[in-house]
Amino acid sequence: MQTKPTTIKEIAQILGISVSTVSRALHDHPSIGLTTRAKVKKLAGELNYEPNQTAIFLQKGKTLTIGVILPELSEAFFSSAISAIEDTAYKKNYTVLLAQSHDDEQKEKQLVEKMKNHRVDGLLVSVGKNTSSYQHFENLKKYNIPVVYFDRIPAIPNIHYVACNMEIGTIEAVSYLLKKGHRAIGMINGPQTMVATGERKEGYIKAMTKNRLKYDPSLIVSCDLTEEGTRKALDELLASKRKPTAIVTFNDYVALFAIKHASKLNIRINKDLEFVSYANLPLINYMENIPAASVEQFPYLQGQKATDILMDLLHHQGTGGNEPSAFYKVIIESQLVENKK
Amino acid sequence: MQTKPTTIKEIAQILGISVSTVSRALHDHPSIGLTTRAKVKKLAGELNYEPNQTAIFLQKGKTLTIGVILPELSEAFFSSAISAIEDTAYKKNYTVLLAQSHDDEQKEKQLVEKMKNHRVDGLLVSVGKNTSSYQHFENLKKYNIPVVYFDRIPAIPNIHYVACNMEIGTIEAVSYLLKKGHRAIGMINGPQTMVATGERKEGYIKAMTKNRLKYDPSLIVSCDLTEEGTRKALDELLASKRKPTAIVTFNDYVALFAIKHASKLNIRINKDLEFVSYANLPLINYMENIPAASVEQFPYLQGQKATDILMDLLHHQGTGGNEPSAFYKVIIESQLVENKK
DNA sequence: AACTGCATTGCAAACGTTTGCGTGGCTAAA
DNA sequence: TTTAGCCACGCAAACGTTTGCAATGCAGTT
Repeated sequence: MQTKPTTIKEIAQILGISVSTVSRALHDHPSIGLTTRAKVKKLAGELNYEPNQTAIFLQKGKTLTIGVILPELSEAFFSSAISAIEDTAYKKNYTVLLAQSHDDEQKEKQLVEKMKNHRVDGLLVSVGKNTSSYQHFENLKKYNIPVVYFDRIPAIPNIHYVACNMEIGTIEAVSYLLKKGHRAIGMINGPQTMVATGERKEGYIKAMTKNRLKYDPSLIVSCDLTEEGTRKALDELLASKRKPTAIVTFNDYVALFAIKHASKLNIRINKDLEFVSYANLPLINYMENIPAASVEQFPYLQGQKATDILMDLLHHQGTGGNEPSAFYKVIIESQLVENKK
Repeated sequence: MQTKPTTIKEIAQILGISVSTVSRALHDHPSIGLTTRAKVKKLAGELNYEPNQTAIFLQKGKTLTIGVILPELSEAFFSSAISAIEDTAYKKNYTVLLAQSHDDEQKEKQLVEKMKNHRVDGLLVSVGKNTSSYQHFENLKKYNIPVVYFDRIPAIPNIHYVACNMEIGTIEAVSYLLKKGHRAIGMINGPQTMVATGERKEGYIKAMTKNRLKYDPSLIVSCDLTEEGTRKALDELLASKRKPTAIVTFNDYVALFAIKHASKLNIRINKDLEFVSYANLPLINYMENIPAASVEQFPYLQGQKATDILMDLLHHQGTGGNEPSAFYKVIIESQLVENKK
């Protein structure tokens, strides 16, 4: 029962020819006669021969495998991205080695080592929240293992990345609300430490100045993204002198927390108080009370682009360019989409 | 810049000793003197030596890698499962090779081949909806590659699997509603073709007979799981002679579609009409109108158990047992959880 | 008849490791 | 002084494949 996989060697022995001939025959090497080529292929088919990739990997120094390290597989954003990555890699005949860091820098480092040992050809990374040093990734450069960062990218020069800029989307979001007649627009933003928080704030301010309205700092409150924190933030906004008639929330979780809370306060969603959020949950289609519009961050697209870049890097390396111009920096512009209900 | 990774051979050369000695030294083989052992380790550290796994794989015939094939990575259920799989595998020092079939039998077959070529030590599979033959999986037995199926399991004998039985959960769900005083309990079930549909129906009937109530077939309607289909199903139920005061829905999507529709009909959710569903979305905490209770299917636990089983198989193989008793058949009982609001 | 050239094929090294077995030197027992 | 025994290490094969180069045979050319 325990059949060992057929090897090239066995085929050679049966046919009374050398392994090199078999190898070449299977690869349609021109220097092999058609008759032997046919014989070899026939027998290979009968014996159900499948090349042993591990041997090929060793021989070629390439594994046709890319590593993916991201914080949390079960997050909707990342599961969508990994889905894209797998799809894209598959098309190019690459396989995906997967690992999650759980936002733990230590584990992230270990994973990088593991990926290196597995001799992945390249790496796709979305860095953890708490990661402060990127040396473990940068070390890979020495081994000629290209790294492409996506979504959560480190703030260091000379890297390849694809990310989504929240500023444009935010401008669109605020403009959308302004066009609808809102003048007091609140924002429940994230923690000050996150770049994403800054981008949102910038977008907000730009949208206001662009429309010649003055920016009221008290209308932007930050929160810790928890339900409790969101409630407090909303209360704070509602208690402000200029009570907002619309609110931009940091993400869908915050939006839903806020909507839930507002409902309890007998505020009519999107009538008394209009919501716009940043899409990170696929649930919009299933609910009654949802933000009127969402800023889309295109996780699938990000995963796809990042993989494309990595593929490109893998097929054109050797040029060994290290000049800054040789680095891919793809920014996907976030985009406001109105939610149909 | 393009540093080649250090090899055992280089270490041997520098130290003027043989590769075998280096190899053994690094593995703390007792037959190596402490002084050489120390020297080797020191130099290995300095040169940042990392073993080349592909070489080890080839040598050992084991890859410390498990393949995972599932239908759709971006589905919440599966992304939760894969998260568990990765976590569990990581603890045992295994790596995860990931692929999605998109419910395409043809692609599924190709993926199995690919996994085989990559010489994964074992495989974790949740089969596609349309998969009719399981030969491509069963073939792996010949190569001594164990396969553990989870969640969506094929109806064939002599396989290892872990799945979640919906019957118990359904009985609990119906009993829960009965206890709350409901007598006319509707069910929006899935397509007749799915096993899951059958399990739900069975549970429903058992719960009724257990409580000495008679089962009214007109209260169970099947739907195609789309929004449109759900609306029709709900309308049908509401138009029935015995208008139900509670409804069990096939899954969260269906539940939310139904709730949305019911809301439009000015039916008060969980008052005029109480809902119970099967959990497959993580959104319950973020919404206002949600089912009163959900039947939990434990995707994380399923992934974990399946991986544990595979690990066990990998470490105790060679016993080569083929007797039915040697097959793991783990049924996780679904369980009703009340949703806090 | 000798030579050139091409079409086929084989040899052997290489990729980086692990591991069974052999071998040298040394210590301690006889 | 011999010998048994152990310690520490080296040799070489093996894992399955690819590939540069050499070798063979044969037809065609001069």
